[in-house]
Amino acid sequence: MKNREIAKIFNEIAEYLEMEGVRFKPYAYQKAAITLENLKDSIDDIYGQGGLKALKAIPGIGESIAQKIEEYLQTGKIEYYEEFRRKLPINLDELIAVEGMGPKKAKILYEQLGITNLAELEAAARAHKIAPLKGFGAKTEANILEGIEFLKKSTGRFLLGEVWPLADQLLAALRALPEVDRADVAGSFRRKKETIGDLDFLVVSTQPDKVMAFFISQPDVVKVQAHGPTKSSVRLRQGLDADLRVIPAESYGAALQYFSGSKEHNIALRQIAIDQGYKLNEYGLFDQHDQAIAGRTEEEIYQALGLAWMPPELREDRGELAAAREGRLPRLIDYGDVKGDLHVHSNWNGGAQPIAEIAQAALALGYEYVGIADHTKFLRIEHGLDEEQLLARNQEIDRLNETLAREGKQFRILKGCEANILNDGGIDIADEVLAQMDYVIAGIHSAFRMPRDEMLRRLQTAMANPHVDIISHPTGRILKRREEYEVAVGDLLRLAHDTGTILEINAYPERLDLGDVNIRAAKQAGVRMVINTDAHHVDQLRYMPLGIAQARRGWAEKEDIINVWPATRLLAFLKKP
DNA sequence: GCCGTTTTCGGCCCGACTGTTTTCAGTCG
Repeated sequence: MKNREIAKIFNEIAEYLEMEGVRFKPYAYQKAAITLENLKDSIDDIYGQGGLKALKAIPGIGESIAQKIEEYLQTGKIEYYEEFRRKLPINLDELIAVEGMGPKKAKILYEQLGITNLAELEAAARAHKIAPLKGFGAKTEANILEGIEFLKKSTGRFLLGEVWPLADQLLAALRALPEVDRADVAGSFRRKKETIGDLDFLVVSTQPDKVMAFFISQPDVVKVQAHGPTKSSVRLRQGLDADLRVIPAESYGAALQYFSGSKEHNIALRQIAIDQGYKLNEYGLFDQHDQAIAGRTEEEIYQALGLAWMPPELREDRGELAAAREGRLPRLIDYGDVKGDLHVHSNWNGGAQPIAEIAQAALALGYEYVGIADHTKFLRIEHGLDEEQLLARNQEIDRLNETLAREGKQFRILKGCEANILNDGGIDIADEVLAQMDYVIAGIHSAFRMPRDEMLRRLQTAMANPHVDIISHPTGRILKRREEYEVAVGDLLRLAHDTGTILEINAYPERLDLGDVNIRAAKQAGVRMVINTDAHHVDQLRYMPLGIAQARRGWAEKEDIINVWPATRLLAFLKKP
């Protein structure tokens, strides 16, 4: 798919234009990039079938951008972009990944200090060359170093949401081979960790050499790093490494268990084996005489050790082994359990689609309800709705629900909003309008850096509001980019519990907020949660499994998650002002 | 650079916050 490659170039063009202070064009390029990323069809196909005309028919793509797409498809590059790169040969991606760094600062630093990449930026900051520059200062310099440190902590890891489609695609290709009897992805991907270091594929095959040859010839493979009879290592175009191992069928379970980790879980499990006089390794479970006790499946290994098999999402050595021994493993929610998504943005507030289309997409996913939670007026960039617009939107939802009922559909669109928690904890929409919603989500979208006490008071006021049912992305973190805001999660959970407020598990790939550890804590504090995608486009409704995965990692059961309940129970559970 | 049953030209991307300023530029959502 060229869509993503072109989208990346358009995003960079937008940054370059931003640097030059050009108005409005950056926005056009960004929009085109988002459109491309969300396109269901390959841009190659669209162009192949309808040429320039078909490209221009895509919303957000006009004459000029269509031509640039054509140029890329025909020549592999875009001259307009190459020109920018010649003029400012800097690793823009890398530099603006540092929080607080944007295109303008990157430009000044290149022109004044010749900084082109992250390493040079760090060197300059450490040598205190940045602080004296006009428009910069000691604080900025320190912030840059802090941002770089944070980036470093997360280097080499990829978002689960980025990796998931790729892993599925490679796995499907392997499983489709007649020479492959069995194939799985192990590692942190199998455990559905929020970030993934690399992909570990395991296969059982009668013809390993054939499978190996197939693997290293995959279109996404850019470099073969190691290639042996039973193990190959490749670098994928997306930047991460993938390993393939061919395993004998009799030790497949042992290998799957071993390579799925986590390391901590495995260490604890091997200790349990030792305590019982066994030895556990990637080839199997063995007794003192090196006789294999188990190894063909994971189940028989765990069973031989007196443990129930457990889903990989639990294997972090966070108490799952004791629970497995005592028969009190949680009955995790499953990937098919969610009955509706309560955080979807419509084209009323800058989302991509009209509510009717969102409803159709939700129906296609097998949902029983979908909640439209448009932004409200404080968030102007997202075209947040004011009171009047919210009420008009509600009327549209009423009409659509009537139509759905007439058609005999057991499906309901719920009237929600994602209102803003102002600095003092107030909500940016009048109470009498909030009262007309089926539910109200409130979120913090400004002033993240408040001192802890102030932030707590702010949240307290918001959660005490009888109209506020759900807090969106409760900790405000952005994976690989921004830490949680200053709030003690324990306080947050206590407040949520005391006020009967539901906390969101935001499934958006960069958020996954609450994260697994906090989900577990919320469950233990008796706080209910809701898994939402925060979709701004119907295709993003597919982010749901990312949130479900984190909920599973947080030991969540059906009782904990309100949107695995039917609509009637869910609505009855909300606050009654 | 894109868009249009209010417009084929003139809107769109605003407001808060931070850090640098003495009136504002850059970044973020």
